[in-house]
Amino acid sequence: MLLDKFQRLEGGVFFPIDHPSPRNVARLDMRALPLIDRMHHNGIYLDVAKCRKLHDDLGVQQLVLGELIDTIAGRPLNPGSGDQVARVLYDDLGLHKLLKEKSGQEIGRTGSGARLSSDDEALSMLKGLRDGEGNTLDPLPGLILDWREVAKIRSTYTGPLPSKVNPHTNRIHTVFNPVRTATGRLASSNPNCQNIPIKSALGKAIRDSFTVQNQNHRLVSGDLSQIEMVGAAHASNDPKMRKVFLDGLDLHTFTAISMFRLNESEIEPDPEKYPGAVCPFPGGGWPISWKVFKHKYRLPAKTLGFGILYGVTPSGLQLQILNAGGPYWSEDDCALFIRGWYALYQGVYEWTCEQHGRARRYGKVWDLLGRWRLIPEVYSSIEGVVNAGLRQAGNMPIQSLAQGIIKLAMATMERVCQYYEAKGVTCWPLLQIHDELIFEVEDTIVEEFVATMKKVMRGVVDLSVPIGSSADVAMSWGELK
DNA sequence: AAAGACCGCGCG
DNA sequence: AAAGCGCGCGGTCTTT
Repeated sequence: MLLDKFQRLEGGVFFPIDHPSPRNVARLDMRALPLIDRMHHNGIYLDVAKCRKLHDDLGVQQLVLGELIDTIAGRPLNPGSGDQVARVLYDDLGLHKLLKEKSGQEIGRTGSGARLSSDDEALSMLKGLRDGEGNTLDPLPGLILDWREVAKIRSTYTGPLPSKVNPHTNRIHTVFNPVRTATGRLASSNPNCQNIPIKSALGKAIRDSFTVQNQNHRLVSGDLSQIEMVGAAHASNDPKMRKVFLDGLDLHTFTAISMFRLNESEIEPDPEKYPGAVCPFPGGGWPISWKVFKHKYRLPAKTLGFGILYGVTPSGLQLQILNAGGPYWSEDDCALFIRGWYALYQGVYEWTCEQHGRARRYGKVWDLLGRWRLIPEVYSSIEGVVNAGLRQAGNMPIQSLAQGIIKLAMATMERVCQYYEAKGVTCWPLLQIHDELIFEVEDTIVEEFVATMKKVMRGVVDLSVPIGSSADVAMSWGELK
C-alpha cells in the first residue's frame, strides 16, 4: 500500500487524485459503460402472473380499507389526497390540537408551508392518540396509513411493472443514466429498479416476482459492505475508525461501547456471530443482553453514524432514531450525542471541516478520484441555504468515492463477462443498486463466480482499510441477502 | 388535454 | 425552513 504514490487502477484510472480531474472521472465513468450496456440489454425477468396476483389481492384490501375510511369519516374521503385528509383530520376533527394538548407534539407543515402535513410522520403521531381508557382515539389515521401503504405498492410497483416487460424478451429493461446525479451515482428509470421495495413484507412479495428465467440459472448479488463508512475512514484517515475496520470489528458496536462508556465484558456477544459464547457470570445471565444492547445503544449509534455522513441535525437525529424503532431522546440529548461522535472520531470532524472550507473557498468539493461538485449555495445570504450547501459538501466526496469504487468493480466485471461469454456460459449483469451488483448466471459456475465477484469488489482499489464484500445466491430477488 | 407544482414515499 | 445526502415516480390539484 503506497499512499504517497498514485495507484494505477482498472482502465488507467489514477488514485488518489484529490483535486478536480475531469479526465480521471471520464476514464472511470467510461470504463463502467460496457457493463451498463450489458445491463440494459439483459434486463431482468418478471414473473408477470405472480405480480398481477399480488396486485389484485392488494386491490381487494385497498377497496375494503377505502370503504371503511369513507364510513368512519362519514363522507367520501380520498386518503391519497393530502388536502382532503388535512381538511378532515385537522379542520373538521381538530386532531392536531388534541395531539398538542395530550403530548405536546406538533404536526409539521408541508414543504411549501401551505398546510399541516398529512405524511407518515404526522399520521403516525395521530395514530398514537388515546382516550381516557387507553383506546385508540380515532381510527382514521391508522386506516389512512394502511391504505397508503397498499396504494403505494399498487400504483408504483405491482401495477406498472408488468406493462414494462418487453414482449420480445419477456424481461424488464431499465435505463441507467450515468450522468444524471451530482455524486456519480447511476440513476435508474423506466422503471426505476433501484427503489423496488424491500423493507416491508409487501416489499419482499414484490421482489419475489423477480426471478431467474431458467431453472438452471441463479441470481447472484454482491455488495460492498458499509462502503461509505469505509470510504470515510480512508478519506479522513481517522485513526480510531480505521482501527475498527483493520481489526475487523463492528463499527456501530464499537461506537456504542465507546460513547456510552460501557464495559464490553458485560455485554453478551452477538449470538448470530458467536453462537457458542459462554457466559462467565453466575446464574448464566449477562448484565447487558445482546438484545438490550442492540436496541438501546447500537441502534442509536448506527443511526447517528449514517446521519453524520449526511450532516444530521439534532431534531433530525431524534426523528430518525424513533423511526428506526429506537428509544426516545430529547433534542439536547441528540445534540450532545452528535458532539460526542465527533469527539470520538475527531479525524472525521476535521475532514468534514476541510470539505466545508473547500466549498466556501472554491465553491466546489471533490473526491479522491477527482469528481467535483459545485456548491454555489455557500455564497447565499440565507443561512438555511448555506447550511444545505455545507451538508452537500460533507456528503458528496464520500458518496462519490463509494460510487467510484463500484464503478471500478463494474469495469473489471466486464472482463469476467467477456471470459464467460467466450466459453458460452451464461453470465448476465442485470442491475446496479448503488453499492450492489446483481447478476444472473448459470448454476455450473455459481461458486467460482461468487468467489471472483467478491474478490473483484474488495480488490479494485487499495485503501488504508480493507474493503469488505459479501454475496448471496437465490432463485428470486426476494430470497437474496 | 397537457404541463407543471406540490406532496408523499420507495430505495441506497 | 433548501429542516438529513442522493435519486424516480405516481397521485392530486391547478394552470394553461
